[in-house]
Amino acid sequence: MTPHKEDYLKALYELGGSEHLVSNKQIADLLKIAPASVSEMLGKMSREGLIQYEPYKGSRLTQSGLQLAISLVRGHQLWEVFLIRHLGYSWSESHEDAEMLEHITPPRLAARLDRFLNYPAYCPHGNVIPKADGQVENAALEPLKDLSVGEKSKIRRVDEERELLDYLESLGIEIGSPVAVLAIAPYEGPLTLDLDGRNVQISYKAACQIYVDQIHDPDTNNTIF
Amino acid sequence: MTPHKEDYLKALYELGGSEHLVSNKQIADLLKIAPASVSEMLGKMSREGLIQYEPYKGSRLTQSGLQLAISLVRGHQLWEVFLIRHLGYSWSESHEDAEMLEHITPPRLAARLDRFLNYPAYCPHGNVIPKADGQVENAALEPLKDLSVGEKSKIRRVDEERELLDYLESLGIEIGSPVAVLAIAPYEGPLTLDLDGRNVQISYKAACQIYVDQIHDPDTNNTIF
DNA sequence: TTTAAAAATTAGGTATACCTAAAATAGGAG
DNA sequence: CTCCTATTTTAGGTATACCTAATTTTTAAA
Repeated sequence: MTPHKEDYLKALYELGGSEHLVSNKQIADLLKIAPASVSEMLGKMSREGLIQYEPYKGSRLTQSGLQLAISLVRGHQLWEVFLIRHLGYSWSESHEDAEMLEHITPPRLAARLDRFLNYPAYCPHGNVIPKADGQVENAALEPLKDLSVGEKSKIRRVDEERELLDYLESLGIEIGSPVAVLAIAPYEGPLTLDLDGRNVQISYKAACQIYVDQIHDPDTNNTIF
Repeated sequence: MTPHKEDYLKALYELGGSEHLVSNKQIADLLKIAPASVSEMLGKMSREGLIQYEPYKGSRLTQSGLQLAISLVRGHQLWEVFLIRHLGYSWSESHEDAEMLEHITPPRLAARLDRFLNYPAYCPHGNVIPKADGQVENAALEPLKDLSVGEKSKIRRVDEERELLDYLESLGIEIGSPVAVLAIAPYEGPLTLDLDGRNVQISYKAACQIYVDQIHDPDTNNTIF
């Protein structure tokens, strides 16, 4: 395992490679690497049994590749909790440094860090932290942009991207905050929110990368739509 | 900076490259790399201004190389303190994992870790932890093997080598323990110690890698010898 | 169903960092 | 001061992981 291959595994995992085929282009875009290099690396990883690779179609994680990807994510999230809780990091800073630390976090270290942090269930950005055995249970969430005006919910997760994180932190948006949409401007215009009593405007783009509890129909208890 | 170059910098530092020329062979032996590869890498590092390289003679750290080496050592020691104090690592385990963590510890992270740990002066093995500005003040120590029978001292530092650390930990040897030599068997035989009241035998080899306070002549206050 | 655009692969090239084997240099013993 | 051994360097080769440019395959539109 090299840090490079680990990056490919994580990319594949984040692009849904545990469930369906992922195109080379998606990986190339995410990792900012030339498509030719991706083909080459995927061929190698396929020979190593980390992925299932169908040339010209795409690739998906094998069982062993998935295990590795999950343990990387686990390391990443645990470090984020540590950096924010104990070292005073910001959202974006913690993501940056965890991106490096995850590559040198063998299971022993992850296990001890997990215990030290008292087995956190979520990372500071709201992602579920996989357990040591690779178990992940994801809550059903929907993007804030899909909330209708007037609906109340709670902020549960935000995408881990440096610029977004800095933007959200500057707006004082936090995981767990109660939120309601007061207005949605047309043509991908900004959303006006009631954020725990405060009046806040956020861009449409940000509203696509913030996730909230799904609203349930109180009568049927089924998801609306 | 690559982890590889960082290893060379650290090796050079540990071999005294901040004070005098270090031979390629010493570096090759320490890093377990072929001498030819060392020549090649040192050439490159010299061109980058990290070291002063005199072909066939040896090399020493430049000011900038020394700074980098010291910040690596600083990261290493800080992580050791964290791993032992908060994650329940053993002496040898902490050294192992710190060896990897040091390579991804930019000054920002080191500074925050330092604060979290309350600015420790020593690593768990007794090494002085360099300050953020690169300042290091080393106490005058002597190897335990040079203590005469009957002399009393305190254990201050041990070399960071996996096998040694496991051996010493199994013997219950700790930094700060009062120690006196009860007997020294001839021909590099074992030493019998009074270790804080307990009777302990250690190998001569180990006694070369354990360092204690220098004993001073009470009249002149000068170092004996 | 042909065709054009998009995506993927292959071919050929770069840089890093290692290796072994052969040649060059240095330093101490006689 | 020469010679022998240590050490060091050079030469040539490997593997990783990236690149660009050219070719092939796929997909979707006319």
